[in-house]
Amino acid sequence: MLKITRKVEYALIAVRHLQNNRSDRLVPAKEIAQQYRIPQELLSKTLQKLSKKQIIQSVKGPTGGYRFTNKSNNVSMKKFIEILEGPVGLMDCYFDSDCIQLDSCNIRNPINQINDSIRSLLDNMTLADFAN
Amino acid sequence: MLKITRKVEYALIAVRHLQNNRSDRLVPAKEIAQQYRIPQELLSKTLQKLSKKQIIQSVKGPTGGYRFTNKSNNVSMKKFIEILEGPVGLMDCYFDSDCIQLDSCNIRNPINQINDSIRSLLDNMTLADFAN
DNA sequence: AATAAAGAGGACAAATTTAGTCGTATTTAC
DNA sequence: GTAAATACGACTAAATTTGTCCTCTTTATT
Repeated sequence: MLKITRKVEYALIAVRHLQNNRSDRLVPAKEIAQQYRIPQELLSKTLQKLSKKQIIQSVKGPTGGYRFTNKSNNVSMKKFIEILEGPVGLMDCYFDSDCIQLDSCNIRNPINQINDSIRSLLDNMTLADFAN
Repeated sequence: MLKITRKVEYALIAVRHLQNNRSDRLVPAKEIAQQYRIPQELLSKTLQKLSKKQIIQSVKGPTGGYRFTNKSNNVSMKKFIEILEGPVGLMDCYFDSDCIQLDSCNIRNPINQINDSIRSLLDNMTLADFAN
């Protein structure tokens, strides 16, 4: 409960690795997968998503790989997570509204308060904070 | 991701229902299940857990049921959730320490910071807050 | 005493979600 | 041309969550 998924975990490991890799060297997914014992295909796919959203840069071909771009330092944890997993919310009804409870639901408001707190917490933390 | 489980959701609905039920009337699980369209056995089992930990009071026999006790008003959301689902943590390594990464893990510290924030957020919110 | 309605709880089954694999295409340095 | 890398969709496996079933105990009522 309230767990982060592996996809996010792997992505964070990879991003932090890229951040620490001064010199803008291109790092292939394979290298990261081996170093941290992460299934390579899975890691690749999450990195592809990040690259598609321009959180990291990718270069194809041999000698290719990934690179963290400094302008992503102010990307929030919320955005990062949502790229990989979709909206962060304790209950689906925070976004969807097709719930059989409808108005008889007595916990929507209080839950949404907690939700907002967690979301703003994640929104106020950036990838730069994460690097420390 | 970061979702609350149904067990917790159902338990919160039930607790809030009991809180609003002034007069200390005993409310059977069946009644709550029907009113909010929750599978009865499932609701029963979560209420049993809460009763075992004395968050709510239970009385057996016909005319029996559950009752919210005012002294539980200052039970924190964290405790409540942990009774039903175990420890709140974004990653298992917050509690367990059998991770193949061991010291090569580069995200444990930053993740644990977020963890602590979320935990203290949930710890500072009580069932009384929830009633509003 | 018998019955019925409630909680208590274990074992199991179904459904959903998450994690991981495989295959193929594309790009590009050498 | 080959090999090493990204890109991406389809599929399978594993794990977790959700829900059901069955039996037992307690106790108010008749």
